[in-house]
Amino acid sequence: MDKPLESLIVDSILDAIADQRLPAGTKLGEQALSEVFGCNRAHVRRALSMLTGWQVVDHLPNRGAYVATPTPRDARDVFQARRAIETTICRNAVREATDADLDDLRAHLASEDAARGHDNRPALIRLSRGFHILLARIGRNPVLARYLDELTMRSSLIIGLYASGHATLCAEDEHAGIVAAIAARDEGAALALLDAHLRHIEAGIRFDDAPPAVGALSAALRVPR
Amino acid sequence: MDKPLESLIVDSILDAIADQRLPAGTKLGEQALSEVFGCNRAHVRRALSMLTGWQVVDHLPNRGAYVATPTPRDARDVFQARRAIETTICRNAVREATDADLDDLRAHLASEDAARGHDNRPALIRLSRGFHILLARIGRNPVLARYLDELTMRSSLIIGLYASGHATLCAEDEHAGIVAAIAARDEGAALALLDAHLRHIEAGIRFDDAPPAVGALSAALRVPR
DNA sequence: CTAACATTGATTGTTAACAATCAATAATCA
DNA sequence: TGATTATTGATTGTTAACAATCAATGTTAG
Repeated sequence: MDKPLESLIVDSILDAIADQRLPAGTKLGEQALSEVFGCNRAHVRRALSMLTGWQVVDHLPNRGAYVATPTPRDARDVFQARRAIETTICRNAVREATDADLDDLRAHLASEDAARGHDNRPALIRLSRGFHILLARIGRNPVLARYLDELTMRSSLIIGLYASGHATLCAEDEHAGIVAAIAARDEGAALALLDAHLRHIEAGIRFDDAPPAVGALSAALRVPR
Repeated sequence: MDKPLESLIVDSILDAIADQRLPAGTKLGEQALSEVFGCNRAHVRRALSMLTGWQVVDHLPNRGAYVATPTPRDARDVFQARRAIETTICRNAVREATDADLDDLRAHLASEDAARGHDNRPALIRLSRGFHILLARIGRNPVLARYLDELTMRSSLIIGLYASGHATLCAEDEHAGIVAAIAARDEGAALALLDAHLRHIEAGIRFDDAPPAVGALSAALRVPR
């Protein structure tokens, strides 16, 4: 058992960032968090210092912790890193995917379709990220999977900042093409489709509209007690 | 000014790991560290939780923090991740390197030669890692550079564990070839040489000899007060 | 009316004392 | 003798109180 107190706080905040419920720039006050999670301030403090390691929380001395606000520069670097890492992940997935993995992928596509059908945007955001996470799990390299976790989280912040209004956010069904290529063990096609997909996402961000919309904290964090 | 107290502890431990002064499995006791750094135990505690984010310190509840001991599986994944990331870094370096950068690279090669000439193994370990870090800086993608930082540190632990005795550790002058290719703006050659270099390092590790040699703490950490 | 300044409230940083847990030693019993 | 069980010392975990810092409000002079 790994004392799930700090981990709970960390995971809750990471989830909230990934789901775009916690926008960039939100202040993460120690007292506020300790009330939300019903715990000591020291725990919050430890959780926040762990979160700085995920590059999604900035810590300003004597001023507190804030959800990171990636710059356009950061956005470019993050997406380049994603292409570098997801290329290898995808190559692994083409090689390693079992029949059960392919079933998981197809089930995931079905969930995405359902969410799209119901115009369920929050679910679509979560599933859209989940597809890449699933791919990383199938690739069976936890080191790369961990980095992708982090990069998709930063992507959520970037998209929330610079592409909030765009409907083109949720990548049509480019995911389906990638799954088909993996099922066919066609590495070249899979890599090409994935690269195009990532570039498509990146092309959807607009740096002219940068609304530093800071959201409320307690509304975004649901304490899963 | 960013309160360099926790950062100092973190950096000192990271440096010690990178230089192979802190071997895998070493216990990082809170009291011991607070005495070494002459600070409060709470600071040590925060530093340790930051270090877990670097994947080089494992935290066992109620048992303390230990320098991570990568498994052979981890080793394979880490080196695959390095190839994925350094490939892109190298491509960037070929494109972005200025004349000043090339001078830095050549100066670095000279330092390596000097260290090799004096049989200065600690310096050679440090410089060997420094070459890849320098390449990452020239590539001008801080996101990738940060990941490479982490991966080279884990590589140090792996090499210390599984290739401690081998002299083949310090990559001859494969570095020189990479620098030449970058100077010639020959992307293909640079990528091929780098990939071969990384595979060569990985090939040098032997999983049969796994001595969990746990070292002393205070000897490895020098407090830079 | 504007700008500089002082006060105040809230938030973060620091420290020390106490409680809980674990590992190793010592003791007991078969 | 060998294994099991207490005991003990050390280490980690938790909490609360106090100090330092900052941002915002309100005040005063120019």
